[in-house]
Amino acid sequence: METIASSSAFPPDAFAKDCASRVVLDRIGDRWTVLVVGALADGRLRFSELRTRIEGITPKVMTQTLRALERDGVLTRTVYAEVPPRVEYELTDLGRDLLVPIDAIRHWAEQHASRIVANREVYDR
Amino acid sequence: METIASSSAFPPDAFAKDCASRVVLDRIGDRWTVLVVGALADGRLRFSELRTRIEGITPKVMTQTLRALERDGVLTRTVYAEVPPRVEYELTDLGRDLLVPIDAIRHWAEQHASRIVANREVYDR
DNA sequence: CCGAATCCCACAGGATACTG
DNA sequence: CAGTATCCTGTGGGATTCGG
Repeated sequence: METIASSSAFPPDAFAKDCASRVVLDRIGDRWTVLVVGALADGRLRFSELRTRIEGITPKVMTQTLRALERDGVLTRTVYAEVPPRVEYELTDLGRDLLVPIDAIRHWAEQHASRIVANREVYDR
Repeated sequence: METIASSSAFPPDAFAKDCASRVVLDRIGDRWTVLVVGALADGRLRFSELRTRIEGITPKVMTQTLRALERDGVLTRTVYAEVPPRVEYELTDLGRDLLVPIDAIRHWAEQHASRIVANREVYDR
């Protein structure tokens, strides 16, 4: 009953090794995707606006993350031929769809952070 | 629900660099947490049962992931003094709570995997 | 202002073998 | 059965500098 690469007859199964959904989980499972997508929740933002909202991210990693998400079709990158240059990023329909579970994760993290930190201190004894 | 890093007047903010919720996102953002927690959705499982459900994970990484989640208070580890040994893992209340957003992520991944793979192929041209 | 280009490295995590 | 114990590699991601 195992599925290989999600042939159309079987439902995709992230527990299966070669299922395509694994690569999607890998993308969400990087340090910044959740924050970048979350930051774009309210609408399009410029590169520098994203950087100020997301504290601690370096420009290089910012670019990497944005390119990866653009590649996946989660957001669009629009360059305006102006001086000084302006580049705006905006979620696609797919991206806004992703926003729902991602917001859920972020809210969960924010709500339970203190409890988890406390749990760790107890455990480390 | 109060946060630790920020004063109680402010809501926890995952976008802020030093907010505790960052560490929680870091934990979710590893390759296996989503799958391990998801696998325990239906109840307690033994080490070997987890390994067969989650294809591709090595015993060492399995142990690492389980210990980290135990430390966070997401699951419990119960050792039975038997021969052969038996160890069972079960979600805590916190873990079952985490299950909700995690399931959402996994379902999203499974639903949109094929589309994202297609997007990538288009982009890589 | 928006990145591209380099350099660098800690460390997650894979492979393999062994043990109480 | 349920893990350790080693060894090793890829790469995510940080710091810094440069360019259009």
